Amino acid sequence: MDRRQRKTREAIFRAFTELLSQKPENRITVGEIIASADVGRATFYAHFPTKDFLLKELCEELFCHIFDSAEGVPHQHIFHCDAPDSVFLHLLYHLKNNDNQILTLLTSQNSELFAKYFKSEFIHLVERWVLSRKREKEWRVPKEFLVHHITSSFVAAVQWWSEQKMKQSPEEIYAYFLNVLGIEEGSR
Amino acid sequence: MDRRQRKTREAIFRAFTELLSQKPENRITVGEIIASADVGRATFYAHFPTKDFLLKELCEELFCHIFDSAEGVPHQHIFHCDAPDSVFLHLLYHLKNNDNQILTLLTSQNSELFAKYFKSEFIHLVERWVLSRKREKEWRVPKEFLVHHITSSFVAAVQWWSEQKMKQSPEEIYAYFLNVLGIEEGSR
DNA sequence: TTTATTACAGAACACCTTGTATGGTATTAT
DNA sequence: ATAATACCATACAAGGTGTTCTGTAATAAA
Repeated sequence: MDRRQRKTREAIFRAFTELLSQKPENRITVGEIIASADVGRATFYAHFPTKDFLLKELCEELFCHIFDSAEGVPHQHIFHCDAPDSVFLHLLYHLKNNDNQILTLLTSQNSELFAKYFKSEFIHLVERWVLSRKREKEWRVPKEFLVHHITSSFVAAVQWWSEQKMKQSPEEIYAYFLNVLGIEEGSR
Repeated sequence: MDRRQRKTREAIFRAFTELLSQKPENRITVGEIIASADVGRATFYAHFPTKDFLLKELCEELFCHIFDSAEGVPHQHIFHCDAPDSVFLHLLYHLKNNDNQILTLLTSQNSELFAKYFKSEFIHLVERWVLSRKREKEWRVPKEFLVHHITSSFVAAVQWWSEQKMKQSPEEIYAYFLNVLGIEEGSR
């Protein structure tokens, strides 16, 4: 991809992220974005057909990265990634680092917006985790219900955590999470 | 309140609710609302200063009713309300009835929007429920975390339920809910 | 290095949406 | 009957959206 393209794309993402951390999405105008990103109006629309699409692309970029890393998919920063083994704890570490701006956005006035995207990506990971962990016979509720529940619970835990300004360590949150889920420690 | 006022207010709510069940909130214009409600433009703005405010009022009207009923606060339809005693099961009954349009909205493309409002009202109820049910010493996680978790879990359960077209009975969902929360039956 | 391609800025634009203001009419309360 | 007020229709300015144009600079390919 052309270096110019990459730069403007990045500039737009950065500007939009910054604005999203300040005000609700529906009160952000394309005019503000391009002013903050310092690109021309036509340029913006050459990259993104609409503001909704920009949001979608941003989320995909953000979540794709963090979930790939959680699943051990090789990626750029694997060299200095020493987060622990459990998928959930691993994610909490990444979030605490705030590599990307996920936590900021998950706690902004647009939290629900991102919670939706976060869940829709995260649920696949949880599904695999559940399948690898228990026999179907042991479940006392439908698998889909359980997966949905765990997914929501994790996102809720993360939101609560960042509302607390992340006073707690990832391990503490992980322990809380396992506790309310009624799961014993030690499994990945 | 003037009958004319009540009628237009109702018409606007109805039109807005209908539109919300069809498309995302940010793509609904005031023009569409007043066309559907069949009221003049100036009239709309005499009632609601902005679309955001209309949404807020709608949510308050909707949730106030159902939560009051869940807490046993006397209200209009108490005469024919034979929903059971447990707060949660009681709510599920009301939702299944779909007295108001809460379930429709909680499953629409605007689900997160309503989930936010729903949670923010529901959390107070959960807080009281938790306090009345367990001693603080028994908690192995902070009270706020627990309350937040239960609130999110209930909303998640309701969303899952309506995504399943409410095939299950309120009792079944209630049982699932208690199960994943690790709670024994029998308490209100 | 030269050439062709492509992304860009800036400006102008038609269109839509918002929120306000006007004057006249019908409903309501007194 | 009368005063108050909620209503409609219309018009309007201000601002946002998405497109189109021209000229220029960065990039890739020869």
